[in-house]
Amino acid sequence: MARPPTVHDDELYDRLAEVFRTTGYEGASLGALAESTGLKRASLYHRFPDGKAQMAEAVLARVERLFEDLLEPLRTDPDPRSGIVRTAERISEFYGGGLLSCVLDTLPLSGAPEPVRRRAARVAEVWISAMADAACRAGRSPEDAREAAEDVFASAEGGLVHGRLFGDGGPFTRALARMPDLLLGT
Amino acid sequence: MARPPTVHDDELYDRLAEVFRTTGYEGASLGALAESTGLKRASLYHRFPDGKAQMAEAVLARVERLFEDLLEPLRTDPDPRSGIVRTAERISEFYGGGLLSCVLDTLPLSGAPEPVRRRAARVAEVWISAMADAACRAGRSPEDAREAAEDVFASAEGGLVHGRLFGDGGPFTRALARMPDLLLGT
DNA sequence: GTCTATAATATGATAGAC
DNA sequence: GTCTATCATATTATAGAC
Repeated sequence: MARPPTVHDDELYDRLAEVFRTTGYEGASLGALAESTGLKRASLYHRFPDGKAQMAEAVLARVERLFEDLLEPLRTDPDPRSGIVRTAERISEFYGGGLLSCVLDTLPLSGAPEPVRRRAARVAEVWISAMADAACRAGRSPEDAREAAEDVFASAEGGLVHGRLFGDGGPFTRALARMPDLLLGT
Repeated sequence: MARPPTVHDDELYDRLAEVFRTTGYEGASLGALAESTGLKRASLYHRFPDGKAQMAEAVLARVERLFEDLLEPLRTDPDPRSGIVRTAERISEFYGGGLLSCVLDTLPLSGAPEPVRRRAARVAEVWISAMADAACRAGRSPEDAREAAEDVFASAEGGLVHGRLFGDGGPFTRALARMPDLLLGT
């Protein structure tokens, strides 16, 4: 039977994510992925028989699990604003204050197989729907909550684009600072 | 002496841009660039002796010229709000209502040569500073104007990330709809 | 589970015919 | 200015030793 995920595996996924994050799907060569992980190319194929596509999907599955941790306050805090603020802090840390690229931006470029693109969309949907649910619970209409959540997602992702271009996480940080008011509609 | 830019050249740049836009720098192979333009790889090297990096820079130079047209109302309309609204309309059309990727997002991924990355940042700076200037002329402080302009840039670029993931330009469209109020501080 | 070796193909780039 | 032909290297992927 399959071995459960270990810390060792998660470290491997994080090394792979680093390459996919910064170079996109097609830009992430097997050589770069091997160098980043310290494994030889043939060893990567042992872990991921379907090659790069399977690696990308494993990375997205890992990111989805990480996001569940980031979103935990948003999902469970009895005080909506407090939950939003705490999740925003975790997201800011996760993205290095706005200076790291996001796989949800760079992985679904043309060249990525359709399953990879769908999986990336699913991870983004987890993030967005968690924000929309929180806004709903705080009293907003489902339509307003969904729009606000999408807008928060977009301003955060765009903040990361700005961070990559200019090495300045200001817009990303301000997007997260606006997250409570945007979701709560205040 | 050098031949001035022609419509023919601009069409070539647009075909190249299409590939860089959707696949990033490393993902844009010479084969894909040749197929998109209808030229053979050797013919591309005749036009761009320095290869892919020179093509990417030519594409960014073309985008910068296109942006000057998009930004013209913002720069010249005596009524600030009217100028912002008209530029927002042009930007929306330029990005296919939020369903097209942006070279400023996809081109500066890791793997792109430093001159390409710098040129992309310069084009983004043209856009942002034009918005900041307009906000300034409308009476906002330079600091507020700059922050607002960066935030508009980020929410628009993030809207395009959302569009690529979900095929939904809603966040992009809303970002441009907020552009007047965000820049004018109303 | 990781490695070396290998093979087929793709890629970036150049030379030279037309 | 575009093409065919070519080349060195990189890339994806597999086979098999340890």
